[in-house]
Amino acid sequence: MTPVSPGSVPAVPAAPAVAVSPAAANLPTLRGHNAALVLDLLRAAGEAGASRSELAEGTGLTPQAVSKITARLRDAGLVAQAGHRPSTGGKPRTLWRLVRDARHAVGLHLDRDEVTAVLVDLLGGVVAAHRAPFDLGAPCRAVVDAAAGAVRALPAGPGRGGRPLGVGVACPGPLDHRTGVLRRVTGFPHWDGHPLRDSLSRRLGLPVVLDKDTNAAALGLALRGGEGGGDASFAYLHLGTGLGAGLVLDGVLYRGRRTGAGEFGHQVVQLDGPECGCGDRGCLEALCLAAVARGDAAGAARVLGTGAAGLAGLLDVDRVVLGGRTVLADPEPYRAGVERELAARAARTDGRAVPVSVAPGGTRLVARGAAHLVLAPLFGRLEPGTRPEDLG
Amino acid sequence: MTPVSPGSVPAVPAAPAVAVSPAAANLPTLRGHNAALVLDLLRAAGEAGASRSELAEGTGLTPQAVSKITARLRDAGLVAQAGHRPSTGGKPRTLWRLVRDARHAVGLHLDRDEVTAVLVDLLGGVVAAHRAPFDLGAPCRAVVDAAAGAVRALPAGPGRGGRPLGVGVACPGPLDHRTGVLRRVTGFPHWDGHPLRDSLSRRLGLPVVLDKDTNAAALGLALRGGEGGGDASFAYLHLGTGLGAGLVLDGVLYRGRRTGAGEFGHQVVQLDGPECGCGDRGCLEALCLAAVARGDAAGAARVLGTGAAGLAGLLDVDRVVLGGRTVLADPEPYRAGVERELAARAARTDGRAVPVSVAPGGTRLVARGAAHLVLAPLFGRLEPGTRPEDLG
DNA sequence: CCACTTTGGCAACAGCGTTGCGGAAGTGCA
DNA sequence: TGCACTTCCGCAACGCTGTTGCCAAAGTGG
Repeated sequence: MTPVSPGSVPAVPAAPAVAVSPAAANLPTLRGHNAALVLDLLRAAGEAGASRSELAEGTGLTPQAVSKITARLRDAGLVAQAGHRPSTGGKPRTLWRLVRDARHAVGLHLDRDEVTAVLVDLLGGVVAAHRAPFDLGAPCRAVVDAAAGAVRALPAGPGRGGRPLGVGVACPGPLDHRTGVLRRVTGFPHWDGHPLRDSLSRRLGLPVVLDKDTNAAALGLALRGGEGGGDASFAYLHLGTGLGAGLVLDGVLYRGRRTGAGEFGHQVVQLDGPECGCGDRGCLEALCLAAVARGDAAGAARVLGTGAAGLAGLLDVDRVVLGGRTVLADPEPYRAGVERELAARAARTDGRAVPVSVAPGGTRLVARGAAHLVLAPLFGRLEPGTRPEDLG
Repeated sequence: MTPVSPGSVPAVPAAPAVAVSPAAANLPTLRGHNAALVLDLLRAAGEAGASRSELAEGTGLTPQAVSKITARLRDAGLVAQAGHRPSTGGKPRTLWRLVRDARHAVGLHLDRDEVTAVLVDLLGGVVAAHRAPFDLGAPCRAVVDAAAGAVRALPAGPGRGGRPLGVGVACPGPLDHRTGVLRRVTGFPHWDGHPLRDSLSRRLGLPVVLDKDTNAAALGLALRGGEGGGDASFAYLHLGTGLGAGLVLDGVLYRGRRTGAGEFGHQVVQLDGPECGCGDRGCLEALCLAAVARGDAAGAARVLGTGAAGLAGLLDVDRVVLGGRTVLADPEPYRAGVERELAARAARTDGRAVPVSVAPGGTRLVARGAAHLVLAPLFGRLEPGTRPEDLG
């Protein structure tokens, strides 16, 4: 809605005022929706580009409508022609592609002990990165300073991109994405109630979007070309200090009303089992971390796989993606163990086994995903934020 | 898309041809979307009605746009004026309400041992009902006959409603909603691969939509005025012959790609626990049904509550609704037991406890929900099917 | 009776995707 | 080399959307 006005008031994306459940649509909405569809197809096509008729086929728009839309996007500098396809007996198709550096976004991953900042272009490619030690347990003021410093350490975006569209911030939950306020971050109770999004937005003079690290990672995976990118629904399971999940359902990041969705680690898999830090007994996380602690990756994977199988049944996901420090340190036993449990479940229900993969992107996965919190709305893949209709 | 052409070819709702991910929008789409918004508000307002400015406020449309839309809907016979609100110092507001019997839909619940058919009006009210013994284990041909007979036993809709918009069919899973084909229904393997939707549609000469009983129930609850109706996300837990769930997430019925979502009973809550019919060990369903069998409702409720707490955390739902024959036979111990577990979880995470309620609607809940499979698209609450733009 | 408030329809309008059509730019055969 | 054919794609006219400006209608309150 509110256009990002460079160099003026820090334009925080308008939180949806009243929950006008599904919003009314008018002509600008329509235009923005279709433009986002076209942009999203071009994003998926990447450097290869796509032709007018392919875009028409993929969106359902008429070729003429695609022509008008691409012309507008060209005038806005977001797309450009990129050669032609070989002729098939007639005039060859003109290819269009996204202009990588037309816009940029910053992704910021605040982890417990380090901060990662990346500058990404429209295609999600990392243009610059910065990593530094960090202490999420320090006083809020110092942490906000350090976070802002990490963003400022990135070079100013080159070319027309200049000023980034905004900053996506990912950090451990619980937190409220809609208000941008942290809750009682596990281990660091002093964050409870701190409006991190607004603090950072004021400090940087840029729009800021806040979300959980697992959600950012899942969003990044949903927008990738490769594995996980083509799946309408998948679960990203993150095993590190704790055990959490990011859910993409029917192509949309699912957060739940209070950004609480994805609390995967505190499902009970062993009634009256060993006590967990949360106060319950027999939680997935407790069993899994205990196995990790005694070096039993296979055992941890079995427990993780049991939880994954339950989740796969409950949500009928197309894929399970594993990530987090513990998994990335030695992925194969986890992948194989979870795969075995999912295959066993498939055999019982005689359905196809849900495929498992290890998250690509390494230690930058979350930071890149955080940048997508800002970029995704351009492509109609996330509700609030900058839409194509704001860019003309 | 395809208008329902009364009295011609059985118009089965067009299955989305190619997965044109999010569909392109044009002016008719826009018009239909906004009309659905207005209809949905009027549906929620019920007999009380709503005024032009209230509709404008609720949808985000301008009052003038609402005027145009209500005029079109009036010409189509879907809405009518219903008095005025008291003046607040100016011209009093004109109230509009849905015309109850402008259209009707049939809901059909095929349970293992009985069939329930209901004829409902636009507001979801039951106009006529029919119930009969039934055997889902009989040969397919006989079952289709019996199902068609139950529909024909309903009186032809009065007034302009005349011919129903379509028939929503709910039955035990697994099945594929998109293709309308049953899979290996537990206990009745001979259904595997039977295109029940198309069989019934040909037999009745009406559009048919097929879904799982739990999904139909959840949809019906989502469209109710009362409890569960106002919640964006909730889980309906159904305890009867088995244990399943229907999920409404962010206001939308979530099915998963292969209509497999909601398999709630086969989550493991007791590693290496007692064997379950599915072949796994320690499933929620096995433990729960065992407790029920030995008359231990409190124990069953505790197990159910453990599963509900896990689900509430994973999906951050706003409410849990309990239903199914076992629960309805004696609701209180189940409600109280599940509530206790959810309260315990809330205390651990210091959040608010997720409220629990028992499904209203009694033995017709599923059949009414099935009718909503046909009605919901009119109100923009379910994707395919008859949209307002087909009615003018 | 009159000033004021509030509702809501009429008419003009900008802008969306659609349709009809024709020129541009290739291929392939004579 | 020339010509018929195929395919792509932009111009122009069009129908229809929600929006805006305006004014009549229908109440209240002094």
